[in-house]
Amino acid sequence: MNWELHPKMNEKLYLRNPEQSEIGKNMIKKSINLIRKLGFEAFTFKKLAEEIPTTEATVYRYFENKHRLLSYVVAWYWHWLDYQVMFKTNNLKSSAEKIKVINQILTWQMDEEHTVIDDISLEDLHQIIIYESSKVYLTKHVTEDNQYQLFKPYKNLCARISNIFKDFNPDYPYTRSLASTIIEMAHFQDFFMTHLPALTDFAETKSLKNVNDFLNSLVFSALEKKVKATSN
Amino acid sequence: MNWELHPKMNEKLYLRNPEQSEIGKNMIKKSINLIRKLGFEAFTFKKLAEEIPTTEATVYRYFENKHRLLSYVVAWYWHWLDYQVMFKTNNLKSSAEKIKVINQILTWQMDEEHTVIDDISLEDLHQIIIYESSKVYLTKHVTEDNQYQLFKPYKNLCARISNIFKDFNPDYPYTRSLASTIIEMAHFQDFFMTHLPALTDFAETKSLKNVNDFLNSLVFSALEKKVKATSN
DNA sequence: CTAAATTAATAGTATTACTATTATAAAAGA
DNA sequence: TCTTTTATAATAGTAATACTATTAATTTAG
Repeated sequence: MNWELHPKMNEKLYLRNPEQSEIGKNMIKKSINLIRKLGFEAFTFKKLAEEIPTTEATVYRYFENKHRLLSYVVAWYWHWLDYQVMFKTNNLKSSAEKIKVINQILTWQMDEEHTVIDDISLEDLHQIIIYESSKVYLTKHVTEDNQYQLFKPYKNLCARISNIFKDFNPDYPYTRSLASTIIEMAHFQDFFMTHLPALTDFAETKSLKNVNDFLNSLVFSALEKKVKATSN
Repeated sequence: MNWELHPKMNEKLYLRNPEQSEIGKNMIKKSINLIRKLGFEAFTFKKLAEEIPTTEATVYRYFENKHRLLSYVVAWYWHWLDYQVMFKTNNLKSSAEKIKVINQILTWQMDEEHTVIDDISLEDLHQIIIYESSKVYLTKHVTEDNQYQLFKPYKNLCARISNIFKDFNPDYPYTRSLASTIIEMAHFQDFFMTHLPALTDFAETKSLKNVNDFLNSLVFSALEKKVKATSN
């Protein structure tokens, strides 16, 4: 069973829907390659236009500015990740199992079935999320962007994980904050492990398996605290 | 007892030491006001020069670019915070008490003695940390910056907190990652609570007291997991 | 087959980030 | 004291970036 290839993206994210033209689809694909390669700060519409190839003005007809393009790409990822979580936890019986699968997905420990979907490199996209995703909301215009519902896919993912936590322990009062914590930490600990190992305990191995273990330990100890008998 | 007003800042952070001239000190002060007001993206050396007032070129004689200036300001904050943690946990007997004080400091729950130090608005600085601090390392030049030791104050703080965790439970294997997690989450949960409340459990009250409670719960449940009898 | 609408390219402008050079003021040495 | 060196800031730029108004070309519709 495959993913429905074209998630319905929020219309505020673009000026023209990039899914509806060849040049638009290529724009998304090349954006992901280029943001990954240059980093978001050095990424420009001019460089993107050269890659496609087209003109700068054409890119501006699709996206208001490069921040909106990043928001689009990041929203696409959260959409995909939410679907992954939904699909892969769907048939599991215990919430403990579901939580373990979530942490596996977040730390990229799944078998490499995907890698490329809809002509988009998921490896590159994952790296973009690690490096750039928080820049999408850490702005002076968060509130406005939030009113346009640009962060809906992230909220949906957070709510889905939160509900599974609630299943595991209905008395735990911080399920949403714990969900956003593990999502953010899956990416931050990955980044720290690679670039600032002193901020982690994974300096030697530099393996995402360790981040997975850390997240499991964090979540289960938090959720099991006041509950006497639960699975692990 | 006051803080030694001039922390020794890493020399790679500046071209000229802003502490050693009036115009330099004013530059730091006005930078903090302006970055807080405009956000880092809209902040420019030209606007800063107008505020000081001086010329753009003069600002460039002190800092290579605006990212370095942000790095300076953020490093100053970590320095200050590390000192706060050191000073306020120094005389405490139990590590449990120390941890509680750390979470209070991180969530800005201390009595408002400080607010302004060395002519710098700590409130503004705290807000800059919340909005901008991760942008300091989320770049393509992290590794280079790290080689220059630009992140030392953050690492020091993380190491200090980590050691207190280790005191509390010598068997816990993730003290550093737990330390970086609570530092980051103190700021992220604050930001989420204010701007994206769906990602937290603090939508109604919007009080930092809740973030403090969440962090305490997270840390103590993690650290107490395998240890049978410890204080709370 | 023409008119309308869509789409992309051309050719700009304002702003930003940054620098080479010059001017001025302070300090040091004779 | 006076000159020379040094430190510091201002002037006046440039290259690149972000963005837009207008024109040209193509497609679609009646």
